[in-house]
Amino acid sequence: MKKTIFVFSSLIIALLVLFQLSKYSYVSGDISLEIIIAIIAIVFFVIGVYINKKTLRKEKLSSPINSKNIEQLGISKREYEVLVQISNGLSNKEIAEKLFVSESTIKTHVSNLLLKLDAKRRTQAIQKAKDLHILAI
Amino acid sequence: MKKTIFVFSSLIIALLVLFQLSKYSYVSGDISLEIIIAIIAIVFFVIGVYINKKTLRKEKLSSPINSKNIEQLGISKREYEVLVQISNGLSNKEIAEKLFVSESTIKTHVSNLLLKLDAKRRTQAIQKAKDLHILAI
DNA sequence: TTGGTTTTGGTACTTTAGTATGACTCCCAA
DNA sequence: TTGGGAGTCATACTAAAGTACCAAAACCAA
Repeated sequence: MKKTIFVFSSLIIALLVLFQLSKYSYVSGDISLEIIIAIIAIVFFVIGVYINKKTLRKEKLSSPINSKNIEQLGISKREYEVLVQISNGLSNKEIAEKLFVSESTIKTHVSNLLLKLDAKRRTQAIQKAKDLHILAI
Repeated sequence: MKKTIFVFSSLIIALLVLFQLSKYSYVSGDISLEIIIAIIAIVFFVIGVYINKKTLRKEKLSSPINSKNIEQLGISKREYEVLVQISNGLSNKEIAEKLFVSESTIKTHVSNLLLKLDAKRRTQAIQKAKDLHILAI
């Protein structure tokens, strides 16, 4: 939010300065109009590139998880938690400790996940889950 | 992104109107000049956004794999091939068939990979490899 | 040609992963 | 209030995965 305000403020100030310059040149005739326009064009071009790069970076960071696919596959809340931990590279034992349940429980969840994702292995499950956008890429 | 462009355009137009209003009280200056400048600004801003989006799309398609990290970790060409197949969710047996070697060979490669990537499991290796940008994310 | 790395492969072993099955509790909607 | 899904856990098993150690080609640069 602060950044946005800063960017907008800078933009407005830049615009102001440019207007003043153009006005000045119009009166005194020192600087040619074409140069002013060229500068304005370049400045706004650069601003466009900059803004675009910023917003794209944000889009990349925010993972677009498709919760519809999770539902459609019938993956429960707990199963999804396990799936996330699998994709983080944890073993069944480690997941069990992290979620405060037994390893047997995790094995059950994993088996169900493999069925629902139509995968033979956990590595394949990771791949399929990412293809379905139900895991952050 | 569309929103950003719209907001900026509106802002610039609003600014222009304000300038015109304030100007009317002082000098009966050139109205069309400022409008032209504003249009140029908007147009070049949009062009900047558009150009940037195009170039970024190209960068995205060519996976930004950091080959330096591969070298620094001492991962050989063959090992890297195996790593790619692991991340695709294949089993050792399947990788062996795909690369026309025995499963023993793949196991050796995998063990070496786990050592070099400082991972305990293949799933963890996938994670670490992606963090190091040596695998397409 | 020599020496080091890569790639390959094997055996023997331990550890995880995954399957199948059954059972118990909890909760929620019909 | 009852049936069903979700979550839990256990046992017993099979299948992969991974480790350790060794060794022989193949390749490549000095």
